[in-house]
Amino acid sequence: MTSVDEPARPNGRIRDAARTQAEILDVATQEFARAGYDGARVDEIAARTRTTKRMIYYYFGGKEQLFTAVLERAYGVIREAEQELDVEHLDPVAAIRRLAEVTFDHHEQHPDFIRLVSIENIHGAEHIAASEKLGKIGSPALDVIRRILASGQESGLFTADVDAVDLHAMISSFCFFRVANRHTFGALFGRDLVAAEQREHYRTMLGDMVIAYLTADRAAD
Amino acid sequence: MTSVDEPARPNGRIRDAARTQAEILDVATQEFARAGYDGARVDEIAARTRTTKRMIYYYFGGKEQLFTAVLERAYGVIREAEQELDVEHLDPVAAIRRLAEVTFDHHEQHPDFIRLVSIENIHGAEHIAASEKLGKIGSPALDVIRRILASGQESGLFTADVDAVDLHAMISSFCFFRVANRHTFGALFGRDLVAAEQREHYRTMLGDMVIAYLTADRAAD
Amino acid sequence: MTSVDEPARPNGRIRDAARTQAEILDVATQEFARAGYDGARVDEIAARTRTTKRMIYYYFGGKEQLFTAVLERAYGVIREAEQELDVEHLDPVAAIRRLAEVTFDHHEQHPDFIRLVSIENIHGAEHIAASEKLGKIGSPALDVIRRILASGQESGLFTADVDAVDLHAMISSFCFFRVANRHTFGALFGRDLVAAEQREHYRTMLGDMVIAYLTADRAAD
Amino acid sequence: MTSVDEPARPNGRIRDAARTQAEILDVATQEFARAGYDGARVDEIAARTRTTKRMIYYYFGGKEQLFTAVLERAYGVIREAEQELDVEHLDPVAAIRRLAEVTFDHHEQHPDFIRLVSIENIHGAEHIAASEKLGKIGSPALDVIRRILASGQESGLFTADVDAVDLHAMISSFCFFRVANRHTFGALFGRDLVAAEQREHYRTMLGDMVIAYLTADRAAD
DNA sequence: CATGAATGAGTGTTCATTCAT
DNA sequence: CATGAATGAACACTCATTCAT
Repeated sequence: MTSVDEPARPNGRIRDAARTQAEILDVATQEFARAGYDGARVDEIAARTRTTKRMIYYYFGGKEQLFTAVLERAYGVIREAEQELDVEHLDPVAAIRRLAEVTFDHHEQHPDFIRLVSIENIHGAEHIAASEKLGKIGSPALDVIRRILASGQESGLFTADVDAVDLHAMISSFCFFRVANRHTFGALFGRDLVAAEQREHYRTMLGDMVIAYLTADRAAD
Repeated sequence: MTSVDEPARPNGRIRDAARTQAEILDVATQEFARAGYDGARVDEIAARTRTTKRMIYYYFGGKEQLFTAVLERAYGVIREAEQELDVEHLDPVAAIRRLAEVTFDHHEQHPDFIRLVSIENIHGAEHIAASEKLGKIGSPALDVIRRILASGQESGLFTADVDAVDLHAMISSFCFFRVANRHTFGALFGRDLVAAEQREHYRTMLGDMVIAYLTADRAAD
Repeated sequence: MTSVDEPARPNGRIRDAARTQAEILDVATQEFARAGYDGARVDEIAARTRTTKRMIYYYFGGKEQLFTAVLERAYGVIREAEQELDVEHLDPVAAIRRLAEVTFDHHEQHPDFIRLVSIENIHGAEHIAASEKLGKIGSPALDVIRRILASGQESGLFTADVDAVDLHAMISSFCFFRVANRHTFGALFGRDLVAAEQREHYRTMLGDMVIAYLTADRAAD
Repeated sequence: MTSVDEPARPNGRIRDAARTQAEILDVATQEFARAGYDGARVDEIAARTRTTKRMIYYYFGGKEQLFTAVLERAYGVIREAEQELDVEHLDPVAAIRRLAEVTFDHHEQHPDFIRLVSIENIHGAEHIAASEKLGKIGSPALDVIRRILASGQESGLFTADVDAVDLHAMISSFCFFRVANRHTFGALFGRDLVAAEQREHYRTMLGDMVIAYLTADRAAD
């Protein structure tokens, strides 16, 4: 069982167990993202793994719990990435644009995660609700936004009356839609929202939009 | 069987056929929106109809074609609503805000449609691609946007360099995300994006965002 | 309904009915021969006809009766062909060889008929048994064989103690097997029994076999 | 569950699996022979078995593969019987007559096999073609025939210019037809080719025919 | 800790046939 | 004489899951 390129050791099996679980999660992520919750096949996931279907039940309990575990890990990866955000040395405008761009890039780089979130929404977020790890977990990005917003509003640069959650929703909307709805949008309007040659265009557009919204001249209001 | 507001006639069954098909589409729309494509059950759709499962196959051919028919009708409803847009008597700023609000309202009022579109994206928009009715169908709203944009850009009011499709994507993103992702967003951040008491807040926020983007002072650029 | 290249007449519709029935029988013959009784599809037969499925039921009553009608017509065609046998001016040996060759050719030329007979045997000949037209119908060829045999036996040329029915079975066996079992025989032994370049070989072989059997020197018996 | 004539053991279930598969094949053989490929019902096969329909799919994959497995086993039985042929101590004439009789008896004793072969021919031998076990499998009988023929031709006893495959076809034709077409032949001519009291008559007739063909005086040719 | 064999309940689909006119 | 619309019953097949060791 222990692979040749690593020394045997007392807890080798435990490591194998963790590795097997990780492998199952990898494959399950792809399969759920590919076909949706009901479209995914436990048989197919097992077949693409070095273990057997029985192990999926042994480690995770069932299809539902497996999907929850997939979601938990996917959200964990996002959190880790967000924790590495380092924008607070910038002025508020630059910081918010940078944050938007990082969010934009992250969505583009993780289409499977986007699909999983869409799928979870189709099912009313019941797996998140049932998960101890995911309930009202918030997001590291939110704290960053909060601090940038406070700074910008204090200085009078930001005129908009938004809180961090709303701004996060605004930024996420654009990033999420571009990836999640690219197929229907492309089929209906003939425009590929994730075409590489348009990436900079949309990245800039997002930043412009957020900055314009935050800094708009509201004297007339 | 013949309803009271129409005269009885020899081929009354034809009317029944249309009505039965409409009933199947109604139920199928709900079932697909509720459970996704693979989660939906043809048996369940039939059970909630006055006809039998056999008739679904007789009228539509199969589950896949039924889903396509559901999508076609749902998009048709959107088109009809968009064709009634009457904003061109307004000045460009008011017109674009009005358009955004109508889009906003429409998304809120048709959560099933939003879910169907999410589901179709999970499946790579393959049903739209296969549909003769839906391929590159465009959208009446697009023409409206095009005209407003032209007018606003001509008068110098709109400074942004966007075309109609991109602006449509920007508006749709926010409206779509708010409804489609409300479950995960609510579960994660504890905020209900579609709570009635927040509707005006988000409706205004969308309008502000779009207007700010279009009219931002770009002298510094 | 009446085709343009024939004059309208009082009983034109009756003729059309007969023509429609003949067309249905043509298509049904192909379809039953192609796929077997249970494999044949009433829908498919109707689709390849200028009329509708309903007409099949109108004219024939059902799938079972349609198959019976197909069999009846197919056997009728064979009978007609056999009635044109003209071998009695030949000497017994030449006559029997000629008869064998005609039977051989007929089987080769009517593979669909062979298939129908195989299919009917799979079903225990129940349709023939139920048919008024086909029960113990015999065969014109049988009378011919009977006369040739009598003549050959009388003259001492034919030494074998067979009756016409047995000889008919012997000849038919070879002709029928060659066509009916060509697929399994070919797949198993790599030899195509109906290959054109082997036709003469097998035709001669059949004649030789029958003649040898009938004229064998039985002194030692 | 464990039968009395074998010791109980840990993996007794494996033996059960083999037994269950054999039972399914037994019942499937009967059902396919009774009703043809399309006429056979997987439900019916399952109902007459101690297991469930699900197991048929578990063990065989589907109806088509089950039919192929039935064919493979049936041909296997034939091969085994043919391998026990022991005729080479006889002189060529006696040997060939013995071989014909064994073939005759075998066909009579296995009417289900005959039906399966007829059914497979209706379907163009596609299952044999798809089977790794059955493609160009040949037949042990063929080797026996080959050796008898060589011996008989060398000694001048056999005058006919046939090879083993053709002679096999000739013998099989008669044996196969007698069983396969007994229903239509009986219904049409009123003679039961497989009636017990006629068996010797036909058995002798077959031998006489083959011997006469092989040893006919061809001086006049 | 690990697993190959087995399975109940249901899944989408198709069939020959008949109804109403 | 003719027919488009409708249908009950059954069809082959698949699913997530658990048993026995």
